[in-house]
Amino acid sequence: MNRSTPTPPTGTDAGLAAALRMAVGRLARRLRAQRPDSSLSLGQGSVLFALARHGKMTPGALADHEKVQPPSMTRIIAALEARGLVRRMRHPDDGRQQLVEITEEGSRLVAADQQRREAWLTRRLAELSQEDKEVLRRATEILDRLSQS
Amino acid sequence: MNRSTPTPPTGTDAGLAAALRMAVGRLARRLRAQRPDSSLSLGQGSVLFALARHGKMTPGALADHEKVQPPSMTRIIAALEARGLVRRMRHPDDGRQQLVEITEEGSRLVAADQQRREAWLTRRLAELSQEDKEVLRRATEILDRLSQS
DNA sequence: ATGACTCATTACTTTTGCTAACGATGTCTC
DNA sequence: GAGACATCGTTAGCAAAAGTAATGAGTCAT
Repeated sequence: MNRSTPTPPTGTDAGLAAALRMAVGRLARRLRAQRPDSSLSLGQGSVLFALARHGKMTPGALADHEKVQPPSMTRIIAALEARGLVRRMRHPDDGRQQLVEITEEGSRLVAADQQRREAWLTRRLAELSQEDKEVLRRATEILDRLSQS
Repeated sequence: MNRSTPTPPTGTDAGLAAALRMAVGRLARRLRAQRPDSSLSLGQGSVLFALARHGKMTPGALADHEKVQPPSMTRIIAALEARGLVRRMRHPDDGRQQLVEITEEGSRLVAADQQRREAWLTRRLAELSQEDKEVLRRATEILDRLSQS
């Protein structure tokens, strides 16, 4: 029953919450450590990826999407813009807002960096059974839902 | 308010890796924000919980277990010790090492704090279907395995 | 007994997020 | 239309958490 891995009692919602929280924290740290120097931070990558997927978005929408406060998003966008990966435009209808758009170079980086950035995790995933990966695929959706709620 | 759910293409290992990485990052941020002031940090809680489960451990083993560098673990242990939740002992066989042990008060806090600490996540989990929770239960184990490998 | 290695710690830096306050723009009411 | 109010993004200042490099104490093989 008890492996070397920490396996809290997941029988109750609270127990599952404890175990999940720790697992998520550890994996987040691990992923951060795995990040190559030349690459983007977790937050930057997440935003760039969102832009690649969803097209233009306002900073506010991005902040909402990423569950960070607007000032944090300002910083992330500024970093991306400084590297030429993202471009700002005035919102056509509302002068207060802006639209952030991924640049050509940003798109290339997303594509090229994808493999490098997720290399470690991808390798790990490749070692899993098809069944385990299916569990993670479904869990990812659930986790996203949790974060949004 | 919430736009389209961020659902990267999870068909490939790399796509799943990207989606999982972002989901984990977001949830980690969300959990961090949800933490009450009077309580332990994520790292502290995780360490205390590990000690409650595994008994005495050396700082190095804890750092390894938590995927943190030794100095970070030193800080976490110091914080826990300052609050009387943890006690240090000399290693019987090796003077370089120490053994960290949870105190009575630490154990009490683990038990009492558990519910408060995971309150938000527990609430969210309670809203999920039994099937979703089962997915997360299995995913938690897989995530732990990933972090360790 | 000494030189290399290991473990934990200290000192310093980096990363990353937060809150509060501000300026610019839009909206609403009279 | 003009002034009050709200909204959006930014700036400024701060705090938490983790990383790297260097230090000190202890162990072990030769």
